[in-house]
Amino acid sequence: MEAAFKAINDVTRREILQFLIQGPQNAGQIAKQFDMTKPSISHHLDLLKQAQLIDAVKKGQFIHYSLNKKGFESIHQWFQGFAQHFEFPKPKIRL
Amino acid sequence: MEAAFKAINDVTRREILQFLIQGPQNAGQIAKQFDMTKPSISHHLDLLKQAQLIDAVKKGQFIHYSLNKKGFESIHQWFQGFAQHFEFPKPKIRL
DNA sequence: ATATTAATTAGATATTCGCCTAATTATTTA
DNA sequence: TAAATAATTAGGCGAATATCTAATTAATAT
Repeated sequence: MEAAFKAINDVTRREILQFLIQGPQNAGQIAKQFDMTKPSISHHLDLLKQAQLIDAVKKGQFIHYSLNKKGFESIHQWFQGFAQHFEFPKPKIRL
Repeated sequence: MEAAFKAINDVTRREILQFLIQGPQNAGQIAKQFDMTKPSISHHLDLLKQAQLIDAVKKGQFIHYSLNKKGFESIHQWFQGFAQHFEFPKPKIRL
């Protein structure tokens, strides 16, 4: 849980997560989205992986990254502890 | 939103939020819960306030702190963007 | 086999963070 | 008004963080 909070406390990492909503992407494709060197992105991916917010699977010389439910669950769980004390706007139903 | 993510990326601050679930407390009462100097707690309270995760109202020489829905909402909103891509366990109904 | 491409690891550096002690502000009480 | 109490602000310091360049590893293609 510690790791998840740490991971989302950075704009770039949050943007990487946003980007991955579109679906799995390899490290190069991710790096291209940002005005930042590949090593830096690589480091961010590592932290996101440690937090289990993303998964990494190697396919040849590429590594495909995708969102991992697990990390989000740990944040969600923490949040639930407070949600009971507030009323949050329910997401609109999509017809 | 930036401020909220930053604020919850610290154990002490998360514990302060937990403590405030019990209801409003003044700075001294909060500080007593932690093995840390008052100035340090004061600083944590400041960050939580900046993130609108807590409110502060002065009552005489005391300052009463309480949870503020606003900051939690900003986190919730961010989270919702991902919740639609995963299925999260619904909290058990309390009878 | 060699060169190319994808990605990470290593090492350096500037900035931010969390904590402390000391000093300050503001309020209440004697 | 002076002393005591509640809390913050100021300043300093070591640890953690984000970024970069250079070097390394691993896989593909010529």
